[in-house]
Amino acid sequence: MRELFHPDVQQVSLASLLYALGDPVRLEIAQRLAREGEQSCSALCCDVAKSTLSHHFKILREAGVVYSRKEGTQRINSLRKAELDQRFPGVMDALLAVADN
Amino acid sequence: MRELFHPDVQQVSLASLLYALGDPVRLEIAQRLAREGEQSCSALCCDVAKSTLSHHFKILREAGVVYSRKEGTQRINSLRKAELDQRFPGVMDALLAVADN
DNA sequence: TCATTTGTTCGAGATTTTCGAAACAAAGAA
DNA sequence: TTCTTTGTTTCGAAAATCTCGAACAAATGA
Repeated sequence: MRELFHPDVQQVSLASLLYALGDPVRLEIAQRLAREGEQSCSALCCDVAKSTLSHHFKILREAGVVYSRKEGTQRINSLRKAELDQRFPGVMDALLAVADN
Repeated sequence: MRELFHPDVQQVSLASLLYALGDPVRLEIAQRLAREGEQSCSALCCDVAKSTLSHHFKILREAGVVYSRKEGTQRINSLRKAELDQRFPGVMDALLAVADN
């Protein structure tokens, strides 16, 4: 597994962030990372195909939402909360507070 | 011009809201309605085709972001701020505060 | 070395988005 | 009534996205 691309959050637009979170699967991933802390892709597995999940993670990474580091055969994902808070003050807190319908 | 459909904001999901705002044109429309108050579609006109703009408004309406009322030959659009605030406390305020890059 | 686990990448089909152009609808003005 | 304005809807085509299975890559374990 190659190292993956992670953009500088400072260069991510608000529209990109909202686009990434504007999908039920991706929003749930972000919520769970916030609540349950970092974890592997498989632990977050929803009812979508493996390749689809990987695709969602790619979009989340490219929007600066998620950081993925290698660990053995796994990839551990975490929310880039502190950086997002600096770039978009209050946004993630508001979204996460509201997230549980 | 027919009357248009406006959903009950209580039935809109957070993912739908973020999806609607996760487009540069639609995000800008929401920002301008918040800052400048209600206005017609033509006043908000960006550099997109008329039909595309109409399409964006439809998505914003169906996500509960915008209310459009008839007034003569025009349609006056406004942010459903109070209802959004009730449904998603703090979210719109955070987004609008951050919106100007 | 060989098999397993965990994800990524590729390829293809289905859906969605975007656009311009044209047709249409409703209200106002000439 | 006829013309103008404003915006919606439909059409067709190009571009982007979503989803899945299959193939691939890297690390671990037997």
